[in-house]
Amino acid sequence: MAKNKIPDSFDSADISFFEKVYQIARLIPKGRVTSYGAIAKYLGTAKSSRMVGWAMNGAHNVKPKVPAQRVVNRNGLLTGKHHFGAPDAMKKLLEKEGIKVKDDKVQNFEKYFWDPVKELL
DNA sequence: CGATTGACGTACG
DNA sequence: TCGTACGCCAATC
Repeated sequence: MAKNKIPDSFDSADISFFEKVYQIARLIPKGRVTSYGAIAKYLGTAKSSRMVGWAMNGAHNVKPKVPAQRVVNRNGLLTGKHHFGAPDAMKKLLEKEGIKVKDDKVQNFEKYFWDPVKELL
């Protein structure tokens, strides 16, 4: 059992791109959502939005667990819902936080949208 | 080790 | 406005 590489502070500039994604994802306020591109852009790799998704791939493997349900694609669509183990797990989590989800899509996405570049700026 | 895929987004036609 | 192509980087086959 190797020592966990979970930084206690966000000042750690040595953390990898994946870990940075985890930090931001955990910073998303309850009842709010963001997009992969927004996080990627905040990290300075807007074109590497795919990597954000890959990072989320291990969101369930890190501690504390990353609220990946609050991260959706640019269309507000729950593209990663299938990775939660249950087809409606992501939708349920979002609705539980007050976010309305219809047809695997976040309603009023612009209203719930939380931009790290704008909020964390 | 080479080719393909992937939780996206932007650019071009 | 809609459809297709490309880029990005890592993991998987």
